[in-house]
Amino acid sequence: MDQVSPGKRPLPPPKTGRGETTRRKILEAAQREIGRRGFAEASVATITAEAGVAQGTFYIYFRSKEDVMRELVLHMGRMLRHHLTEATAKAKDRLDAERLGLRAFLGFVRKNPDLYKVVEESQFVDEAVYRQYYTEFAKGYRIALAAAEKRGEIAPGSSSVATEVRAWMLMGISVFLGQRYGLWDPKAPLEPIVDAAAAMIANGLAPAARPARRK
Amino acid sequence: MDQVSPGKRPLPPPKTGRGETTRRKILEAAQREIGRRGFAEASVATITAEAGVAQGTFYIYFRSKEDVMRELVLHMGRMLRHHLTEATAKAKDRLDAERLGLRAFLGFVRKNPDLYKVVEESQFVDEAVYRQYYTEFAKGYRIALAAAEKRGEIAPGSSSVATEVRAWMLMGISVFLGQRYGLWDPKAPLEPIVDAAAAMIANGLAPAARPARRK
DNA sequence: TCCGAACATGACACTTGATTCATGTCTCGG
DNA sequence: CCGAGACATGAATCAAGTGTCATGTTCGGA
Repeated sequence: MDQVSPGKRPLPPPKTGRGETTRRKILEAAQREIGRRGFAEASVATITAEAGVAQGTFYIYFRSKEDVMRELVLHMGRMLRHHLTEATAKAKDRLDAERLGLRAFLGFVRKNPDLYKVVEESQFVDEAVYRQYYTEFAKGYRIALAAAEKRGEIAPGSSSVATEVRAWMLMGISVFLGQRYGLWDPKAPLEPIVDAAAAMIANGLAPAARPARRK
Repeated sequence: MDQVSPGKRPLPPPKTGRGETTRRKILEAAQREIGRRGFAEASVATITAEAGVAQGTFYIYFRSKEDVMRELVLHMGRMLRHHLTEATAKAKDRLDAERLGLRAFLGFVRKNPDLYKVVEESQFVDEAVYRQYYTEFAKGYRIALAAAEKRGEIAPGSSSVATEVRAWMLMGISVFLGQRYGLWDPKAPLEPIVDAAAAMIANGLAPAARPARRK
């Protein structure tokens, strides 16, 4: 059940060490070029120049510019998932995980702005891969939230759609804060931002005539 | 203090009724074409064909494809602002306004998917106009939230950055739900979605050992 | 009704960049 | 250390689309 059409399947991987090195150089150059100049501006010529190889070499490893984008989106997915898993590993509960995850996400965006922008732009280059990226994240999120509901760590959702909605809301929050404070204002101290966000995630906007959450 | 550089300032507006009609036809065609096919695919040729005018006519009213994008982003800003103002006019308080605004936003996206997509893609065509779009929205949002804090309708932010963070979070929520349920799943009933979202905005994720909010 | 300005046309000159390919060079298992 | 496959080159090919312009047509005020 391979969902990927043959034209979009990646080219076979290199068979020698040299090949792998070259492929990686191109991928890294593409990440920088596309991330900084945008997909339209980043030509195969500038990418290969940046990578220090000839233009034709590009087509040994990739069918097209879009091909590298797909690859980079998958790469970001793996990286980010790993990063978040590590960051939230020792969270005490789901609310704690939300805070740690958000902080880690903002840190990730600041450290990899190019890659992050590539993923956002992928929406307009190959929507399928972009959707898949977020749909998969949403799925994991939904599962984690549902488990936390069951454990009583967060308020139970009124329905299964409610849990899905929450997952997308939380992703939207991360993405927007990532854009605003990760990309556009990369020097602002993260703590107050994460504090404010975590507080709202935990308690919403309603006024506070309520007991503090128990540990 | 005009921030717009001369190359980006729009061409002078048409002076006759005929001109205005033609300009509008091109703008509408561009909205559809760019929204559906994306900026790269939508050529001036396809836009003018769709509008039913000659290619050269395009350049009477716009300097370039990017020029129309800028215009469309501003247009969306005005439309949406108007739509939201109307929708939230008789909100009882800020939380009510959030719910009404979100519902209105999702409705707007479903009714204008092309325009909405154009705005999102503008990020990669003219980042300045995209930033301005969201920064302006954030400003209005911040002001509304601060006022509501003062009125005691929502929990006071711990700092001025907290209010700003909340504004961006709420925008992120709208944008992501707009994408997921406005664009990708345009038939799903909105009520349960808006309910779930409004509940989380009002009360966050924390478990419910708390008094119900008073009217 | 008439005239200058405004608007419309569409062919085309020009730029740009993606992709191919014929010709080498390297790598590595045997 | 040899040869076949793997990899690398970059000039040439090819496709597309932008923006221009010389030539009409329409508008609207006087």
